[in-house]
Amino acid sequence: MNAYNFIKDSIIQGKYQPGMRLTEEYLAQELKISRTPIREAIKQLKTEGLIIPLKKGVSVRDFTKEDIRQIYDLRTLLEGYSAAQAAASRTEEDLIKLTEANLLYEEAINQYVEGDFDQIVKIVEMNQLFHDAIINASKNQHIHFHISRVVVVPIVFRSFYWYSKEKLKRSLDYHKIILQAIESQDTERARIAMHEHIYQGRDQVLTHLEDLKNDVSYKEETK
Amino acid sequence: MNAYNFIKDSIIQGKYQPGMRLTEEYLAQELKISRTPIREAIKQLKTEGLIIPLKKGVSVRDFTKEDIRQIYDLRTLLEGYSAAQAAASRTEEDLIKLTEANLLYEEAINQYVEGDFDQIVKIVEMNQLFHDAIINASKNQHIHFHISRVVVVPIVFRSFYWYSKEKLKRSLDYHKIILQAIESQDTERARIAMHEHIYQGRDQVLTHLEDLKNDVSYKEETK
DNA sequence: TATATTTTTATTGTATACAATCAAATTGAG
DNA sequence: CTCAATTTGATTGTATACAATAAAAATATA
Repeated sequence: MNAYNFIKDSIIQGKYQPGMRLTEEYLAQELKISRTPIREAIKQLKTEGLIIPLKKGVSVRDFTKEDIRQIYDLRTLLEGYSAAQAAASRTEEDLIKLTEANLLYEEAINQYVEGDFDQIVKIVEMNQLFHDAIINASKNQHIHFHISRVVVVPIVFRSFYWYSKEKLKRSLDYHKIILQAIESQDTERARIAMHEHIYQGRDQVLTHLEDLKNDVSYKEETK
Repeated sequence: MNAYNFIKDSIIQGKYQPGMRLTEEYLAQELKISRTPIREAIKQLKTEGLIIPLKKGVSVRDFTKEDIRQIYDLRTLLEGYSAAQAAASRTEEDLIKLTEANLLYEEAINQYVEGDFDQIVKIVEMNQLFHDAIINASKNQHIHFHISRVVVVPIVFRSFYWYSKEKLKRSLDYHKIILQAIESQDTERARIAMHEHIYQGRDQVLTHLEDLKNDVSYKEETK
């Protein structure tokens, strides 16, 4: 794994906590490589908005409640559009891929027992696979670029910890509704179902944001 | 001016033509600096999608007609949303800034005589100032990040060459309609006017894309 | 003691050397 | 002559040394 992916994953999974200062030297030692590749990774993460520049060094971005709201508003807009376009332009092959992705998502949810970190990683991955398949079916390559930058937010990943199995199943139900709408080429149904699906995700994050910020592992490493 | 801005401007203004291969060595000599800062700039431009990686080196991205369509669809979506939000949340201060920006745009257009490169740069700048003021009034910081990546496309810049004074004035008229809608907090009027404004820009680009690709200066440098 | 000034230290910015890798040219075998 | 193997050359990837700069600490001055 390269420096960029290592640092990014560490941020997303919460190993490097929001507000934590990162220096090139520190990361170089951590990965046992020189500063050069570290600097590149930092530059990229800065461009993506996952870390923010300090006077010297950078710090892991801390997303506020307002940030979450704004990001989810955007995500709703983009993914809603994406779902509508997918409904309009989907091929038979797209449908097969969407169905497959959703089956994998279902499987991952069924195998989940509360607190299993690796399985959460899997669920997040499979969820993303489904959303990516929709973007793909929408036939707009550029939208993928933007959604991926809206979605990759540490708090979103960590929010999956707080999902009950029931809530995960409801999320799966929405995937099925969206898939159905795309299959029957009902663009507005697809858009609205996606809107609702994303907003339910947002509510989940907002509800547990306080819990997240009071999380022990969170506080200990940032002070 | 740093390496990043130099290369970016060169691409946007057409000095480095679509498809042109860029090597670190070449750019280092061009800017009379070492490869290190060049590498950073390239990484960033790659992340932004303005250049695409080759097996060795990179090349300036060539946007197809389909790219333009997709990008403008996205831009319409984002800026339409932005205008609607601005209409909902604008303050008196926002209105003052919007009015000022539009006056500067009007001024720049009035002073324009066909083919004046520096004045085109000015017009593009002032146009952007107005659009930025809307995003600002929308109170969603994150949307700026995305729109700036949708808008910064070399062809958009170069398309201004083909604007007649008449078309520029029509563009200004739309700014005024949008401003009026934002002032009277008419969210849907603001959104629709922005949609129309952006799509007229798209049509302008698409109409002259062929001319652009047949441009002498374009062909000579890319072969 | 409080504040301005200097010195020290930590950290990033840049240049450069060398290693790794990929593409093109060259050579050799059938 | 054609195609595969090898060599050569161009280019990027990485490490590292040193310069520039900003923050922190120490010192001096009121």
